Amino acid sequence: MARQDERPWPIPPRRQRRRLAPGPSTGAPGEETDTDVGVAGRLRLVRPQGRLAFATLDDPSGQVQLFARDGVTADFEQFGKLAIGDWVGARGRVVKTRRGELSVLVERWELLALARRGFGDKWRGVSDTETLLRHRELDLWVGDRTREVLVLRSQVLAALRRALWDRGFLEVETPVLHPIPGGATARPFVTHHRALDLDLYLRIAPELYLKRLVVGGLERVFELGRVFRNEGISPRHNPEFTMLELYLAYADYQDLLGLTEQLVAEVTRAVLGRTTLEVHGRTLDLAPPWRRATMAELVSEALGRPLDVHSPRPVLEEAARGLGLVPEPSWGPGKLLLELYEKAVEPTIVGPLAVLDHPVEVSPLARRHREDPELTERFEVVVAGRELANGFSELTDPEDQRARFEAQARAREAGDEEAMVVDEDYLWALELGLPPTAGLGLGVDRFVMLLADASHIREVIAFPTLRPEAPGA
RNA sequence: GCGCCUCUAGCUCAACGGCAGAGCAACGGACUCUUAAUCCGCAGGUUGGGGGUUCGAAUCCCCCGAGGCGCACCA
Repeated sequence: MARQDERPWPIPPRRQRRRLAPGPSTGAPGEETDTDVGVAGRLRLVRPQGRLAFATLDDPSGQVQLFARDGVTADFEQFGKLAIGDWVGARGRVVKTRRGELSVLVERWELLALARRGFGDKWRGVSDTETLLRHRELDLWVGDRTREVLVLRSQVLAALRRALWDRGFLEVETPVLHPIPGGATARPFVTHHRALDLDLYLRIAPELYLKRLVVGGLERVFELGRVFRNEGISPRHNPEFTMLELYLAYADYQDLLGLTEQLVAEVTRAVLGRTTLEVHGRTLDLAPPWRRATMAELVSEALGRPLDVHSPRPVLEEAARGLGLVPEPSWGPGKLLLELYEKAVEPTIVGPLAVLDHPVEVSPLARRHREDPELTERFEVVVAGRELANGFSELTDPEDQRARFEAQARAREAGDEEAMVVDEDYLWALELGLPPTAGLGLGVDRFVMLLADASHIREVIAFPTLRPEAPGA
């Protein structure tokens, strides 16, 4: 077996690449240096020309030209047969061509991997969206944007973890397979455990398990993980997506909103170096403090008359119809107010804006507001018309929680497939005592979309869910 | 889920009721400073799948499949 330093390409490749970089402005065209370097990467272009050959070697850190010459380059004949997409390792001296291009005059080289499949049109590449989505490895190499966004995503994840570790949060992992789907209102995926002969659900949220950890005495926890919702696919929805949830004992929603502001601004600054964003040509600033307004205030402002959860039902219904909504009999005042907000207010928000005090009817896991039992101590952070995060003072009273679950269960009976189910294990845990706690959920994919100014969620997911290709297609 | 649009060579696209074509890639050849190298040659297809109308269908109609856009649902 060859010793490492006898291989034609550098180990690791990246270190030697940097040694090549300093020269480009200093050397004169035609100059040959004594600097010996090794490079490795994938060929983007090959230009054989008789007893010379040029190839553009590409890797994430840049591009370098390989310059092969008959009599200098080993196996010159074979070098000219290299093709776009082949992986090549090469070693030689740094030179400048007569045209002034910094190059490696190849002495030894090796084919590291053969591209048996074409990489599309030399100039235009592959632009068929379907092919690119189904073969993201091709997309990654052909399109810079794809790679940049995935790098950004990784930086966001790292910055989130760092920010939370710095604040004493413990990262935990809770089950993905749930006997009862809970923690959110959404339709779940169902699967089956053979040995237990038991239906299990892919989690729609880690919330209930995380709060059970707080009951157990872990006062600051977070989980950064995949959740699954059996709903439609759209530019903003993938069936599996990444959510950050964190729980902070001895805190209420106001404290948590402050933390959320810090966290979002800190991560944005870590990744982009600034807190301002361009979204659809508009500039907004994620630096705290964010504007705060209650849902009732926002709805009243938008509709030009005072409305809240205590408004007479017919008044709310009429307002809903006025916006083209079709109120269902099962909707209470809280649901009506939420619908008004989502229709008339949310899409118009540039933000960042913290929407406060959601109706208790639509917040089955949030603590009742200290000033109005029909509301909860809850906030949603909205940026560019989309919800980025959702936080609230947690409901810690097991009696109230049982009543909320039962209300949800009734809605489920009435046909609402997204409504929750009574979770006895969770109630059992609450009966042990959950200290005052505030909890936050943040859609990581949405956050990355915002920072990358991406209009489709699939841009920020390496392998978005697609229907399998039809056999005949 | 619903509506509209798209699907032709490996890739990017023409042909729009009358012999399926081009550029790039591939393959063979020429070329010692190229930058989407250039030049010569050669090959490449159940026109997404199935059915129908027609003397004749890539083209018109129907069904199916996948994708895109919009709406709905949400994070």
